[in-house]
Amino acid sequence: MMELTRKGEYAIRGIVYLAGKPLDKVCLLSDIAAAVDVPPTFLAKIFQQFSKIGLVRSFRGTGGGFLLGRAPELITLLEVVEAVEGPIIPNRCVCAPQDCDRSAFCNVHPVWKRVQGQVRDVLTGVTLRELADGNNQQ
Amino acid sequence: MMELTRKGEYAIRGIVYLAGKPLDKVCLLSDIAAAVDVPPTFLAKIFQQFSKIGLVRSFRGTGGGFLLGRAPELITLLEVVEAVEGPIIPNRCVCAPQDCDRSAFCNVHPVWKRVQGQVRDVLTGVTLRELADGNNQQ
DNA sequence: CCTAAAAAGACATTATGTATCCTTTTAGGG
DNA sequence: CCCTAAAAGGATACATAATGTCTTTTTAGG
Repeated sequence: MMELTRKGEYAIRGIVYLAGKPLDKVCLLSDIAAAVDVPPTFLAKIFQQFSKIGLVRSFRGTGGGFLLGRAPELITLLEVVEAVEGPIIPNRCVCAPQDCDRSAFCNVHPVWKRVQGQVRDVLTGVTLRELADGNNQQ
Repeated sequence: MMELTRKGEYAIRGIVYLAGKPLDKVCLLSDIAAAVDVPPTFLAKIFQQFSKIGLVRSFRGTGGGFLLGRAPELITLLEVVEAVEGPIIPNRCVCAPQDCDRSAFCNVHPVWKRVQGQVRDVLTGVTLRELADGNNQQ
């Protein structure tokens, strides 16, 4: 359980690749996809999501492509993951206790809260800078 | 992401209910299902899985039913969750690095390892005793 | 205009989750 | 030795989500 989907995996690969490039280097989606071995059409959807929330910036037309929306040390892995996978929610009751008519007598709830906190803490503690370093083929 | 399935949720409800009963009290599946508001046929499948690994013991025929395989303070939430959801695997590469031809230059791998460890730690730290207490209608 | 490239939307396929039903096995009781 | 109770096991059905692909539209440069 708790498994990252392909989409999440691909998203990380793609944006980490970008983070390994100079901040002002505009990259073609097709190049990124080839470099990180992800279906280009799928990666396109992922980068559209990134673009909407500003994780990357996009330019259309000739000479267009993508670059990172912020410096890689300012983007956490949590942001990347949640951008495509949605929030970290070990159990429904964590985000919508009101929907769970059992929460009044449910001792499990606080456990899932703790799990959520731990996972978020780990992912918040990692930036794209760290992930790109030592991984940088330029 | 990382969401528990219904199956996992139902599994916890069911076995926590058992944990709230006297250790030698044989409970009918139909009673458990009704008490924790889970489809009986579905809960049956779940308890079959529990039974196979000894988390619960089952008795067939008249007077049959289920009881806990061990004292509730000796069963962790991790065991229960993994019994029905499989192992905690934030990413494939965590369990099968050899399958991931990227692991040689993948800095994300150790992060998922850390996530896995944190989640397992939290779930290992909770026993059915604690979950059943204050939850015990006898 | 013409071409390059991303954005947007529709669609297809497969896998997983969420069950239900039916038959078989096991056990107790008369 | 049946008869009934109850779990075990297997097959099936349905819904939802994951994993892509394809086509059209928008935007921008030359």
